[in-house]
Amino acid sequence: MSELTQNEYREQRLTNMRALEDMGYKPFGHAFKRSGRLAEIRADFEEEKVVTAAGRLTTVRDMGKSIFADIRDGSDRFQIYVQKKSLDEEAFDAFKLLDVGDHIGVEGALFTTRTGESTIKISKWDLLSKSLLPLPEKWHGLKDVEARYRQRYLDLISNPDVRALFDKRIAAIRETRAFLEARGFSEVETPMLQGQAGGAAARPFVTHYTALDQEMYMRIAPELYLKRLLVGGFDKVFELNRSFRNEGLSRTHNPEFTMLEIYEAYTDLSGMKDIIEGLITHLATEVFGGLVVGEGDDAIDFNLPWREVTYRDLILERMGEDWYDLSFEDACARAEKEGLSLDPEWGMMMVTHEVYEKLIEKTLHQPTFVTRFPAELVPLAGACDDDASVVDVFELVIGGKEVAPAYKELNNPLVQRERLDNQAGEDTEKVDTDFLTALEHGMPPAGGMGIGIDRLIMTLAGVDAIRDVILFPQLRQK
RNA sequence: GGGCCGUUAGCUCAGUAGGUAGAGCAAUACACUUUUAAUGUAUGGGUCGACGGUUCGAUCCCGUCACGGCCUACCA
Repeated sequence: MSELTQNEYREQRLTNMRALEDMGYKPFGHAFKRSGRLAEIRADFEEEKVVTAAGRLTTVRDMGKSIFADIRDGSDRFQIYVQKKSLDEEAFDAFKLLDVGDHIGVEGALFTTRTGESTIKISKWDLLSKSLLPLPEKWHGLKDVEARYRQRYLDLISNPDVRALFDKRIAAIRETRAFLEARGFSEVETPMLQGQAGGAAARPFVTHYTALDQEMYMRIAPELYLKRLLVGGFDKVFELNRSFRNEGLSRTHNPEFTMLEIYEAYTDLSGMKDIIEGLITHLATEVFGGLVVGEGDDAIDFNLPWREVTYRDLILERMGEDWYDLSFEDACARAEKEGLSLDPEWGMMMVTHEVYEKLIEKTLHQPTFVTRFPAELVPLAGACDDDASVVDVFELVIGGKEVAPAYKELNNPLVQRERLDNQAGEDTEKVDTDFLTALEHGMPPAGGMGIGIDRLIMTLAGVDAIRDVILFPQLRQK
């Protein structure tokens, strides 16, 4: 894909480029002072006003002595009119040597055509940059999925919907930062390159740091560093940035993905709930056009309140009121009857969790807070006050996908040490002992939450492939 | 990692029950001074993903590989 295609198109464009060079144009020229971006020129339209504008030539309608063409910049498309008698003869002839895709700067008077379109009637133009390769077809755009991801620049040029979706992603991230900053949270940056990859249970990417001659890991979550900051006195912090997990690629998984983690001291789950409800309804309203996303049975309704249900109740609802009274064998039999294939290593808790993940989670289409998970599943969360076997957490599930898990954070260093030791097993080097030391200095009680930003944007935008919300998704190297 | 499917002109797509391929857009040339996917006439453009095999002959059948898509697995 990176090889320069030698073909008639490129040859022709090189020929045109050299002809323009011979006439004194610089094919990879120079800056050009424009009156404003095209959207601004449109907004400030006045008949007869002389403006300068720059953009990429996208279509040309040549009628001999009269040419209409469109230029496009990052803000808008604008029609230009090139009339033989309105500019130097040489400049008119040179214009005919341009190819679709070239960047040009123009100067001319604004007017309205008889069909009512705002247009610049040009008196001068200059070549700003030559395009040597043709753009994808103007009518059907670029459809080839692989090309769209590998050559996203072409996708962005030829598919306006794609550009619009990324503009929404950009706006959503900007609004997220503004929302949190308005509530007194500080955005921080913690290490992506870590000595131990903690805070989640994924396989990390491993790299080698030459100067220290040490193995390092790309972070799988920022959690343990953000908690250190809680210890250090930052009592309202968030981080909105990339994490990396060395797992498979799928419709909903990219190895590097954007995660928002939020921690607030002296609060609990209700504080996290307020934030996520406020944030998501804000984004839906301000960026994605309303509190109901999608149509028909697929529509997601973000109007509050959202359903709240315990993990246990969901299990009972799906598997029968007697589920937790069954013998292990009977439970397995019932799960297998529902089509699950069970790992013989599993105990009751894992079988139950398989039921949740395979049979229940995907059915939770409307926003749902699932609460009170088994403690063993969530080693970094604190227990519920009334029942130590479950942790005080919620997982916000939307469209069948886990979008935001929130915890009452575990701040008991003794319990935390035990849980991490148990999880690491033999491999004691995997335990982040400095994190445990930090906890021993006293971490305030806190609520914390992680939000998969890519998935949240997918949900709000109604798209089902994570690759459609990541500008350059991971693909195998060719 | 496993299963199924795909890869044809710059782009979007047809097609060949095995005899080396077509359309639209794009390109080139000519005409045309208010077009909007401009129009009209003419012309050029292909290692049919790569490599092997079968065959007189392979883009088509078979195998291997590459890349992609969907499903699946790993991802508290």
